[in-house]
Amino acid sequence: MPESANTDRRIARSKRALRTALIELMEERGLDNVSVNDLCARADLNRGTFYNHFHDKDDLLTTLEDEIIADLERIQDQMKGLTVMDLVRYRTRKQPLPFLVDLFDYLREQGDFLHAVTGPGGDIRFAPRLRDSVCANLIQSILHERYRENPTPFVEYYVAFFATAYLGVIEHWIETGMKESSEEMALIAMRLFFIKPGESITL
Amino acid sequence: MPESANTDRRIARSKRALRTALIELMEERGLDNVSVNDLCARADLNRGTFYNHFHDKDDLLTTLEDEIIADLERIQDQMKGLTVMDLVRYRTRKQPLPFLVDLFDYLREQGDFLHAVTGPGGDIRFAPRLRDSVCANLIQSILHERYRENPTPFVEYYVAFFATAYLGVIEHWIETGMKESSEEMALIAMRLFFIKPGESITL
DNA sequence: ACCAAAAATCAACAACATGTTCAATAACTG
DNA sequence: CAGTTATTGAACATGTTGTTGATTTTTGGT
Repeated sequence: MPESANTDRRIARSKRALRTALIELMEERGLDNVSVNDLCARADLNRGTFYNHFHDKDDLLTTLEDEIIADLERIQDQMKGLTVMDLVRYRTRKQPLPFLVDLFDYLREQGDFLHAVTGPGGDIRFAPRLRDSVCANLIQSILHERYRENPTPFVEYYVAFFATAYLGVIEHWIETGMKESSEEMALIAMRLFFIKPGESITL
Repeated sequence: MPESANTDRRIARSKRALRTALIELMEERGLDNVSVNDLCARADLNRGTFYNHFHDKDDLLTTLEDEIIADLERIQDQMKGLTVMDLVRYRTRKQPLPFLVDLFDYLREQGDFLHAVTGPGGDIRFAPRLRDSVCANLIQSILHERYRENPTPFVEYYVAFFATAYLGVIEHWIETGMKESSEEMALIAMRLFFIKPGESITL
């Protein structure tokens, strides 16, 4: 399998049109005010064509989501073996972690879909997947070995706290139009790693 | 207005039935696989009765959400004037902040609705409202006066980071069945206030 | 206990969405 | 170019939506 199983141009064109139609309509009306009819009208496709490729609206949506999650898992692999000490080294030199730059680069690449799917007209199931995919691994590296084995109730909340925190950073970046560069975001993420709420910000 | 404008028992009963029907069906099928028909069947009401009180499914949902947010704003008022020093004082005595206990008490009171609305079959618009209502104020108190005035880009991400972090704690508590008591949760929330990711947990 | 007011019920309605099928047409691959 | 395959357009039964009108039941106040 050299490239995707869909070598036919017509299929790729239809799926691409449905992708952008879904994004546009999610932004305009919200996911559950979008019908298969609407999607096909916007994509300029016959309704039968939709059902040729997807079972229903949710099938289209989750297919797109699955692609993103799969890509992210692939990027995550770069992070295997990263230690807190590495992070400290990069941080003191004010160098962004390459892995984080790649991550934000990819998120920007998918910016239009991510903005729609995490926004108020989006899909509630996606953000937890994004969190678990991106942030859970990250926190696992952070977490001291001691606590990784036998999680006390508090450790669970500790993980939820920081995993969701980084999800919030990503979502805020997406929501506000991704103004910062990937390098800037990497540095922000690294900087937040060394801060606690109960002390004033060190600039 | 001594009590709610709906003094009529029939109205209260209908709305109560629709509330629980909505919660049940959100858990079972997810919000957008629930029709007004389903709601009325489950609530054992005529469909006309639904339209007597609500314009559509979303109207019912947002009405319930608005009530919760309004209640939370009221609880938040207790926090006005709380300083970081107060927090330190309570923390060293291992006493839970009364305001936080009240907050978690109220969240438990609404546990069934919150579990449904923040879960995978819920409403994507609710969590941000919960975050802004509960956590934003909290972070504003934390944030040093210096940064409250002229927010640099980093301060924005700093706020997003911690506000979303506390949202994650609340959501994890709700999702896992609210096993911890309100006092325990208050202590966990306070403890997280003095931790940063880049250091091992102090038990 | 009664009565007037108000809510719930039942039936019917047009407009639209759904998922499927079919024959006909168009576009693509090798 | 020829065979394959996707797209189109039309039709279908089924279900949802929001509204309306007439009828029955429940309620709150006197």
